[in-house]
Amino acid sequence: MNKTYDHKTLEKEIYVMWEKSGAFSPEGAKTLREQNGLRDSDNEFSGKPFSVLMPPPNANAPIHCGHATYSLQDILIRFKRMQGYDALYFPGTDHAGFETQYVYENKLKKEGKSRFDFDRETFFNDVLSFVNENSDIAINQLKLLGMSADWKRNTFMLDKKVVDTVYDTFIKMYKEGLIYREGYMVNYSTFYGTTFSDLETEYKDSVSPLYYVKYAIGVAPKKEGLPSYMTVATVRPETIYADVAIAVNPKDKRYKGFVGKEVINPLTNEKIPVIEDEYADIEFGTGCLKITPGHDFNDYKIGKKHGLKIISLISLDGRMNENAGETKGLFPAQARKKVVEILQEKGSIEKINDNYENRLLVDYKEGNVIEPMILPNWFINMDKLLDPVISAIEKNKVKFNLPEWKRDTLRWIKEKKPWPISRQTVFGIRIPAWYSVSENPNLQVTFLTNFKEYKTGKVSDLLKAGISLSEIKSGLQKVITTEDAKYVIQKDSPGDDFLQETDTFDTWFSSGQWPLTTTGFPDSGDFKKYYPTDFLDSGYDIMFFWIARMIMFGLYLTKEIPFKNVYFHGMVTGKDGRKMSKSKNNGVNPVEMIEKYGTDALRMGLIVGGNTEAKFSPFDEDKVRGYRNFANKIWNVGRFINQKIEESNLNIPDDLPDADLKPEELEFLKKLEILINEVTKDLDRYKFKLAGESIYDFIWNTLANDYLESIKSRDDVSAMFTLRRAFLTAIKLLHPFMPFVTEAVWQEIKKPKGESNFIIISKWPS
RNA sequence: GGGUGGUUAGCUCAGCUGGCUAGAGCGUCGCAUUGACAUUGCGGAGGUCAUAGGUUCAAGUCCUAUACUACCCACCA
Repeated sequence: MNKTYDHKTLEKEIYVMWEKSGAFSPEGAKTLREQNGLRDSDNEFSGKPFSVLMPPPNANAPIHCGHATYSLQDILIRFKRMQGYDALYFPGTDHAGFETQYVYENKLKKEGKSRFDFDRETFFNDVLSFVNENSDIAINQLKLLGMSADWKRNTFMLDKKVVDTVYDTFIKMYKEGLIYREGYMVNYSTFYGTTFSDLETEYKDSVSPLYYVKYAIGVAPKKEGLPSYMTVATVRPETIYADVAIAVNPKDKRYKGFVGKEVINPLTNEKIPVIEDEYADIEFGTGCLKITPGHDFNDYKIGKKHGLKIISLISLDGRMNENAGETKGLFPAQARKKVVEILQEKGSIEKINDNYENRLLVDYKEGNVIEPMILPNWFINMDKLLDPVISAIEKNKVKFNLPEWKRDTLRWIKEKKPWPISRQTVFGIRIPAWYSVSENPNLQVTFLTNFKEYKTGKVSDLLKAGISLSEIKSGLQKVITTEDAKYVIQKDSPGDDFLQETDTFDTWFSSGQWPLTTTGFPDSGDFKKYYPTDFLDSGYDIMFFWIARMIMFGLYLTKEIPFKNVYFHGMVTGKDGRKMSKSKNNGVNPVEMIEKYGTDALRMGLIVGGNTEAKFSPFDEDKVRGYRNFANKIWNVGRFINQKIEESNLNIPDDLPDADLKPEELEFLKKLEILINEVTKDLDRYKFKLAGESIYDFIWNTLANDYLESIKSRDDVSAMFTLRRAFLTAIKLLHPFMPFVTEAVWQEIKKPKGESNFIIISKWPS
């Protein structure tokens, strides 16, 4: 044995050894136990299933510190495997539709290309092969982390079994009337050409000019002395083209005489009504609010309430459309300038406040502006689907590790918002809806002609112009439908006359069914044995996106909650307690930490050094270094035992009766027994940190500093017997936390009969 | 505006069902040893547990309020 523990070589060798041994699958572990003479009949947990789902990381990206918390899942799996359970850790990776497409498009950009140069099928396949080329990145790094997942059971989010299940679920929901299609105001990013969910948008502080625009009164009010116009404050004058009303608060005495009258839209010269609505804030601006239902969420609500017309100004490519008068074809920012010029010429601008602080709606990803727009979208009516979820959570059928998680989850679910599930990305699972071209002559298609020309237009016009449907189909990029389009829902094309919906599913629609697809719903052996799973660990930031929806799908399709326990780990932050980010320069790359200190040290640093159960868990490299030293300590205790036995030529018996042991040895073993109970109990209630701390303290202080030091000069059998027994037991307890060094030492020490050759499948002490 | 967490040693944090003479790692100071391990050992300094009330035989732990701080949700035309 080397003087110091060499994590760099040994960790790699050991992982390969485990994989070869088959220990990661329950079947392989069973065989291995038998080969090692461990009888399952001795074990109360033998044959019982215990399963954990791995939250799928993106297939094509390196892991970050958040993924390193997967160690928790591995700790539990290793613990249960040693206890004798058929422990199964289901791994998988996500296609991460939007993220992946984004990365790939950036790559194209460097080559001077964009996704608009390709028909969607070609583009999809290009992205897919890009993913395939890189798909091992995440998996290999998870292996570096020591994950004892059964990789032969790996699932990829675009595997046929996943897509089939996703389609089956969608069709079932459709048949049961849970799916509907509706024009809906969505967060549309003209930059990405896709919609974002409410959860994927945020507000960004900004300073924008606030324009005070005068709207002339159409019919003069009866009272004398009233002004001949109303003034409205707005940061988006370009949307005046789509104004359909002016709202004032019913309590606002200033405008009593105006309600019910009409004003002139200063850009379109059309007459629009003055209405009353509580939403208009008397205090803000002039108290007059322009209502633009086509491009503002609140205005949309007010418009619906008052039965107002909805006018769209912006087309999907982000340019102003034919309703936008003189600004047609411009981007909104350009249109704003032009509109301001026009209004100034007309004398319609009363004043401009250049230092107005407002907040812009932007996407969470790059912070680009989001346009609220009306688009036909696919929805799930969540009303009835969420009732069983609420009741299951309220009745504690699924347990959360902390009560506040339960409260937060419930609060969100109870809003029961409809779920818009269509996304305008290419890389994803395409919605199985089909539009008949002959029945929907107004379908707008975008495609590449046989001569690779980018073309867009009404399908009926195109056909009349002599373009064949097959040409459209083979070059198809996008189908935009009207709200009343007729469609058929089924897996395969109903016939030559049909075009498939080009929208894809929200990734959470497929990952929400992850517990079903990984285990092989509805009839595989794994599904029958391992579903519902036992433990689900996740970051709390995706509890709405993911956890709530998995419970929903589980209850809907199987009447069972897909997991018995939900464990939310806190966010791993920099040592300064702030979210890791490049700009703050407080990020940590787990792979670098592994190189430097070893996987064992990293795992301990995160799980025991930090606290995964708190909302935030600061990552401290000093702690990782401390645990690297601990690994070395363990290695050297093993070395000591080996050397001592060899030097003194001792023949250590497999067992010794208590009567042959000295009182201090019995006392020491008594402490060990207490430790076993404590650790087992703590792991069973997911107190990973407490368990890890106890083992650390026992090995370093009680075992090494106290007991080992006290027997250093002795070379009798009972002292060494006791030390070896305690040490082997202690490293078994530690194995789930620090799998590599414990296995490495285990391999080096001569063990008593009845112990297996691998610590990974050794029997958990009791 | 609504909500949630945090506030304990210089730093990062434990302290789970009240029993604490308040702990750990790192840092710091002193000493020792090349003897399994310098990725070491021994020893020391360092805290009125944010503040103010309350419950209790007993409060870091439970309750109330306040302050500071972080985050989440909603949202300002």
